Amino acid sequence: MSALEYSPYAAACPSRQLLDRIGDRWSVLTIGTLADGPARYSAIAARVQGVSQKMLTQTLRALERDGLVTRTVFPEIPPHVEYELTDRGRSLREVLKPLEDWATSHMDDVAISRDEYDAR
Amino acid sequence: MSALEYSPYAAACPSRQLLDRIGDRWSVLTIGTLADGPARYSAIAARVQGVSQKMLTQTLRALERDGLVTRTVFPEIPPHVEYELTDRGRSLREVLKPLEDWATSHMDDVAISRDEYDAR
DNA sequence: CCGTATCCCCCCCGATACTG
DNA sequence: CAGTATCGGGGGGGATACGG
Repeated sequence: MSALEYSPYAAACPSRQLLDRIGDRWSVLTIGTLADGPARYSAIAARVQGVSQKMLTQTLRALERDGLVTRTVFPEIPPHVEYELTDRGRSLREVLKPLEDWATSHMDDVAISRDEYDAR
Repeated sequence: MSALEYSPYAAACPSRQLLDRIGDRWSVLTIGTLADGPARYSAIAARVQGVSQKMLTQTLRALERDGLVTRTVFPEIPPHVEYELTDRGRSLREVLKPLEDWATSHMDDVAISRDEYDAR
């Protein structure tokens, strides 16, 4: 399968795995947090409300594995770890941001639609 | 909470629920399929490979509930049902398409990064 | 401070069978 | 053709405890 033929509509296509990663709620919010610049683990955790330690670590590892985020450890005590978007991560953020904006700007209308639907 | 204050980073914010909906793999692929125009249930199922009957129906109902998709039943035998994006659905598709394109165009690089990471 | 390890519950989702 | 209903397995993810 050549690069031009990647199609997330195909079940076995690796690009679908990528869509899954992107679709993960914590990934989107984590990348969004890092959009403002490098951040420490605890700072990310504070921003992304509701994420558990386990899930945040898991998400960061996955993003690092995909080359979207770098992890820098400062050999200090207490430990100091910083995460930062790579160029690739920033390019992804550029397409994710409009999505985030869409969600916040259409939330009211969607809520109304839901109420109407449920009233039927 | 006013519209301007919606933030998906807040755990209880409804916009996060919307992000979850958007993040769902089947939602993205279903909306993508309908981007070409109205389609019948069976046509969508054929395009979105690997989706089960249950999940497709569930996804379409959710999209309809959110006012992103319309469902039109033609009273014929055998039954004929068409799904179509609403204006809102099309506006969402506009921000989803770049995401889909990003996934296919960066898949090769991501795959390489994963191999390198796993080799460590 | 930044994790890893373990347990365990919930619920998502696929498989299957049935219907208008 | 386009669903609905039901059952059951698997894994995502929370809670907790512990380590460097």
